Amino acid sequence: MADTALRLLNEVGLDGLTLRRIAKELNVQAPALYWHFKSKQELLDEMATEMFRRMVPMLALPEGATWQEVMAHAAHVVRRDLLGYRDGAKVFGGTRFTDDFYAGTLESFLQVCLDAGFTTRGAARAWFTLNTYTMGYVIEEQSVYPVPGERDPAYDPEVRARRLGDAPLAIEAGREFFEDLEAGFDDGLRAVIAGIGVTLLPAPARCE
Amino acid sequence: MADTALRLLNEVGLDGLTLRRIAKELNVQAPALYWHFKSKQELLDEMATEMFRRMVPMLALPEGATWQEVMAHAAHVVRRDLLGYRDGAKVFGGTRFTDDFYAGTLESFLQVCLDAGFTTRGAARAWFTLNTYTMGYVIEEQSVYPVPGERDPAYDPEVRARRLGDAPLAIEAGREFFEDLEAGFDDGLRAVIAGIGVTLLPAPARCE
DNA sequence: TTGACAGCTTAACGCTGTTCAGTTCAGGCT
DNA sequence: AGCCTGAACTGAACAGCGTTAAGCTGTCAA
Repeated sequence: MADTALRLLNEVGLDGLTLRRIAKELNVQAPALYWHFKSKQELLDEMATEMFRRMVPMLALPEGATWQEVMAHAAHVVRRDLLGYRDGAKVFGGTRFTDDFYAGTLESFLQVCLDAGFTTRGAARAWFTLNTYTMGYVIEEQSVYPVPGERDPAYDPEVRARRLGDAPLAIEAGREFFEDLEAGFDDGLRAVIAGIGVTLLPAPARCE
Repeated sequence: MADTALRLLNEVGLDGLTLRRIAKELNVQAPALYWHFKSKQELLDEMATEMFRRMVPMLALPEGATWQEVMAHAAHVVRRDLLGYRDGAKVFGGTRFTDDFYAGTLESFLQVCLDAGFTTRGAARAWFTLNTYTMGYVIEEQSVYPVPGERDPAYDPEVRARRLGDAPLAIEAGREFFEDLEAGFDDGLRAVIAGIGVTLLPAPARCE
């Protein structure tokens, strides 16, 4: 049922995802959905949970990887999977999970950090910072490309350049922003991970 | 008019912000709003623009500040101002500006970076990464505290701890996440800025 | 005085999430 | 066989949403 809603999301987008449309997909009348969920928000929560549930297997840590590789891998998986759903980041962002299956994944991520020399606090901050960056990036990304491959005309760099007029750096930066979002993500991610190493990893562990 | 809507936003939240409610506030009937905006989305865009417009004066660079200070200052201003509106980050995120007044601000931010030794590309990536992190963080933050000072009960660390059961690190991390969001932001921000210095600033400039 | 136009109202449309009372149907109990 | 229970669903309805269309009012210029 959350599965059906997720499939439908890719066809119609978040705006088009109405209860009646979902019900139709299930050959059912709209009020029937209220037998399974007490509100649309609860259905959206369940959808977000299902999204994450599908990510978990891919988050499995490559044995013997460094903490940097683990973090980079996790961020890449999250971004790729969020991009796999229309408005994925909006659905995901700020929604609470209805389930606790993720505890194990979080636990082993944190354990990797501890083994690498992080404090518990540092590990927690690292996870949060990493996810925060990834989600923020994908939200921006999906508002530029609401449906993969089709850029919202409002973000066309040339149009933007004409509007901005006398601000050469800002114009050039705009091209940089919207041209290669994949590379942009990697650059930012590299910075975030490096920064985590510098500021959240205690010095002794850094110098081994 | 966007002013009125912004004031109202703090009273009723994004869900409660209907055209009829806004119209009432202006002692006017709902369709009258369509004389000024061609859709509700356009009004929301204008609201986001107005939010940013109000930030700009505060973004003015302290003369003689290092690029790290400039970035930290900018991020703090953006976060504080977004938190100043209920659902501020949701309104702001992924909305396009209706105006180009921000070009100047962006231009001088980039210039500071160039003066510090960044490439144009590096400066652009730095700005994007910084803002992406800040927005992602505040979205998460406002979903924990939908109205400032009142935590959504679903995020209570003790409730969470009970649900999570046998995952001590994850439980401890949860406390870390939701307890002091101010400090959490600063920790992440420090990491992001440090990382920008390490990966986006060419080596020669780093060693001066 | 006339006309244009900005700014608004009133009425209505189709759609939304949601509620409620009633229906259908399978399975276990006596 | 008859009865009850509970799960799953239907049909009708409700208040409220964004939005459109047509028409009214006042102000200012020619």
